[in-house]
Amino acid sequence: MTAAKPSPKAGARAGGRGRPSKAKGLDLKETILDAAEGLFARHGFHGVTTRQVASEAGVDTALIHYYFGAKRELFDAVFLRRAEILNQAREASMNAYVAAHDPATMTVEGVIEAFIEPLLRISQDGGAGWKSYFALVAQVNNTPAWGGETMARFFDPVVHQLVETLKTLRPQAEYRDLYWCYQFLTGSMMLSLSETGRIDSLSEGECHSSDLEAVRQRLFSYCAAGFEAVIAKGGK
Amino acid sequence: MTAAKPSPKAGARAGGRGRPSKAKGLDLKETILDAAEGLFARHGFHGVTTRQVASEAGVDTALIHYYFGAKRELFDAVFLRRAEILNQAREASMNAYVAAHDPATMTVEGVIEAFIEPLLRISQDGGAGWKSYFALVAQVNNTPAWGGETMARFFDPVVHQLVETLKTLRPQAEYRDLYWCYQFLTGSMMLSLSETGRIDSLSEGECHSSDLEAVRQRLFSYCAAGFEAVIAKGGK
DNA sequence: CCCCTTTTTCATCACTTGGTGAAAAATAGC
DNA sequence: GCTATTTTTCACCAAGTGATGAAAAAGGGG
Repeated sequence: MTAAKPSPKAGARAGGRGRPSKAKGLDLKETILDAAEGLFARHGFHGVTTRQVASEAGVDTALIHYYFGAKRELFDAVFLRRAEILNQAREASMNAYVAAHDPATMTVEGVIEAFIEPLLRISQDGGAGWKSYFALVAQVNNTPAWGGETMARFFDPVVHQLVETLKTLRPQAEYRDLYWCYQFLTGSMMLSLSETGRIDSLSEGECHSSDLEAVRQRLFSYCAAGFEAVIAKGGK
Repeated sequence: MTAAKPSPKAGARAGGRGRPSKAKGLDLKETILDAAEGLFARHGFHGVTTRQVASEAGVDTALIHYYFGAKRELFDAVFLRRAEILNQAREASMNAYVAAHDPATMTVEGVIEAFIEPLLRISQDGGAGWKSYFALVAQVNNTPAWGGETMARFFDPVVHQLVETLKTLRPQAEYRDLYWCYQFLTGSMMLSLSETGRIDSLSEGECHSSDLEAVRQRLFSYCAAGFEAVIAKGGK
């Protein structure tokens, strides 16, 4: 059991006497996270070695442990880095939708769009790092061993916000139905965001998994119609 | 490069002079596949060692290589074993639906049910092995590195059958829309079949991911309504 | 320039990995 | 029992694994 973490003190960054200055180290820290993110997204946690990460980042293996400790802690750091940004964007989007509409003009599709749209936008405008990140989340989402726990830890609050908003919009809906529909939604959404290329070969070039605009044009109405159908059918 | 595979001749099973008899070896082969299936499903390809598989199956490590060759070949054998059964069941189900209805009484929901229902039934009645298998497929489905290629190799034909059937049922629908809707459907379906337990904690006990009856009661109408909405919206 | 701290590199450890070749055991026809 | 074949075990390898401790380099403050 390692008593004291060998990583550097949180406050101090670089240079002498504990004063932050050039923050050169931080650049490397981000470089390592970027490299790890891309590799973990492609090959999963166990499919990547710390040496691969170090090589990709152009640093020594030991530096990874210096900054992040064990390999699993590196993975958590990768996962955490963008999770907070993501949650804030989604929360803001849903709050904005609720604020911009009075209850009468709110629609299920509008709420769902407010829930999903931030992810599509970030994936389209955020660069390769975000693409990798979404692929990583999709993989974790389907990992029985520790996926459920990890997803819950990072993403439960915003999901509850979605469910509660839908519940106020459709008071007669059962929570059971809303949770199941959310599961269907998240399965579709994460598979689309992970851009596996499967639809490209399946459709023989008719569709491209990188075409998130096509996803946007279909996923919102698809999910909304699904929700309404399940709610309408009710308990039975 | 290993010129000749060290695995046993396909025809010969056990005992002397190349005559099959007790087929004791086959039992072990299945035992190894079962062990590998469960472990791969939980931890992924790279998260499992051949020694773990051997230990779980109660055999020597070398025996795995004797029967299956390299680790990756073992994985493919695991994947292939049930894929064929699955495809036959789904094909039969869809053919039966088409045969039992004239075009006027066929519905999108009926076709989708014929496509999904066999998986739900097999998962419910097939035992732990099938549960593991579905979790494994879900994981592969979200694996960018070789997931798309693997899924295409094993499952493309039956998907094309679904798309073509829907196309005859809704001739005005664009193939683009059908393929995207299929992607949404498969994301929902695979996540539900993998039973990650996430919905259990998310819903605070209201739903259980093992409750495939609940999935059955909602997924068909959810997807059918989604399809109809996307088709109705058409190209724009 | 000296001192103190942080960052980076180097060499290495203890252990695990997938995989193999040869010996041993089992199996069955004669 | 003998022989030919298949199945199973055993000992082992070369390469790679995550991780570490100590030395070296870099970076200010005085």
